Amino acid sequence: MSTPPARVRFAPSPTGRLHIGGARTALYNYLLARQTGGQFILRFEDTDRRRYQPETEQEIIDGLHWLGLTWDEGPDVGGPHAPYRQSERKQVYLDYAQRLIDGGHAYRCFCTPERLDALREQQNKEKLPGRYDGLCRTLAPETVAARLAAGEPHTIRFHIPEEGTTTVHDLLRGEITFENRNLDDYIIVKSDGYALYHLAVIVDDHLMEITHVIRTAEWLPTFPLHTRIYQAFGWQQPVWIHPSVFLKPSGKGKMSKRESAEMAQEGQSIFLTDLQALGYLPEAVVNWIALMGWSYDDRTEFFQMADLIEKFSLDKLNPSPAAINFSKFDHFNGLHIRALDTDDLALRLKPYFAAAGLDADDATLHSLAPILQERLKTLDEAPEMAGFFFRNRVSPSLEDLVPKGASQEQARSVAQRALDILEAAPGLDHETVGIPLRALADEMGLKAGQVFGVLRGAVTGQRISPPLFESMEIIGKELVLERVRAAIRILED
RNA sequence: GCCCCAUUCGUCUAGUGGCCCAGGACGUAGCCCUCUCAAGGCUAAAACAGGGGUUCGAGUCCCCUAUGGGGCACCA
Repeated sequence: MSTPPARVRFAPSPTGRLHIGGARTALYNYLLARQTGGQFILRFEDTDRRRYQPETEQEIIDGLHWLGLTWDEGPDVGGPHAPYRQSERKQVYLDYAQRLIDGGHAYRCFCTPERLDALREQQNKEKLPGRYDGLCRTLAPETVAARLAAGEPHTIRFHIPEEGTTTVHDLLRGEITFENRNLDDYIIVKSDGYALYHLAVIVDDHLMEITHVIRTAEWLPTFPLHTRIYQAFGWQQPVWIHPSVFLKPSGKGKMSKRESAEMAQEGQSIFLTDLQALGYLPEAVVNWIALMGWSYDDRTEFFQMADLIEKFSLDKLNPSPAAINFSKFDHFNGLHIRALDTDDLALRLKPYFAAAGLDADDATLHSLAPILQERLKTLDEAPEMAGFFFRNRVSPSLEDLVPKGASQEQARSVAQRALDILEAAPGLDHETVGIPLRALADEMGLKAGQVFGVLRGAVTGQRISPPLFESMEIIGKELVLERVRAAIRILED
């Protein structure tokens, strides 16, 4: 496809942590930029100084980097349209607001918050739609000048005609027409002099030559305002694309703060930094969120970033809301763990062992990676599954050592005779010790699984473990024998 | 309450008027493989919200209803 280069942006407001919803929006924008050879821009929409949380800026940057996204222009890397932080562009918006006033598209409003609250309350009581009543719209120019000179606080409102309709166009949804009487004279500059999103986003997108805006459907209600502002300036609109929002797993509504907290209790989260700690691969996150709202065909589901850049297409975006499905996420994580080079897996596993207080050496980690690879659902499971490789001793309980259907005395006898076999054998592989151990099982009237079970408990201290012989080889003969002897002592009690 | 959007298996989705008694994936159940646990293979149950049109023919187009979602701030 020979699409012209797209200039797109991800424009989060640093008022909260980066979650999968924002990440997906960023991803789609990024994919479009990379696919078309265009530019991806990061811009912070931080005009709300009350809700501003400076630390979330870094979290957003780190989270996007973790996913593998890079940008060509942004607050941290600069660019030809700097600054990329809206709080530093205050005067730009003011200048453009003045242009709207001069053109008759906007006006100064001296109504106090108290008056507006009262108005809203009144309208509420009368079951009328809550809208500005237009009091300041018709103020005489001299009056405005006088109140301005007196330093009276005021906002700037964008004027929407009372009559007629406003039609907007979204790539996924086609034309949407709104009755102007259902629209409001929105405030575009606050009394503190900062622009609101509605003005800032349009001025910036225009100045930064944005060609496509991919943002979630929560912006649909103010879409006509945005289109009207473009028209008032006489600017060409970008291509608008509004994918739907993510719904919580039950499908009932958006994720709330409280529910996010509850989710964390169950080892799940929608926040990127949490997902990293929980042992999810960024590759899996990307694959998972890409497919909530976009699809390629009727069977391909496994995607690496490079595939997505190649295959992504706007017309396969889905306009309906998607419920978050964590079990599918786990599935993708497993697939991507298995797709890793074992060296890479070993490298990525190391911090999780460290976090569990285990000093995992590289050599062991490397031999371990292949047998862990097909068992891990998340990386953070590794210490629990394979911690016994990095401990000097293990402490199996009696239940771990005595397999189902066997007595403690049988288990002790198995352990003793297995010890003899292990001591005599030249190696620890399936050939050299597996065959004699199976023979032992036959001789004692036990199943091979029961014999292996005794050894598994002795060597790993667990009832469930990676394959026994591979594990023993990694642990080494000396330590294996030591652990079997320790098990015999436990079984003798 | 008002405005807007959406509606295919429990969930994510394929489907752009005949190829669909609706395909894939996750999850679930069963079987196979197997030293436990996984991974893998096979099989099964499981959906076009309802009603009207348009058409020779509708999951696909239109209308209504219902349901779900989003929005109604000097937040973004």
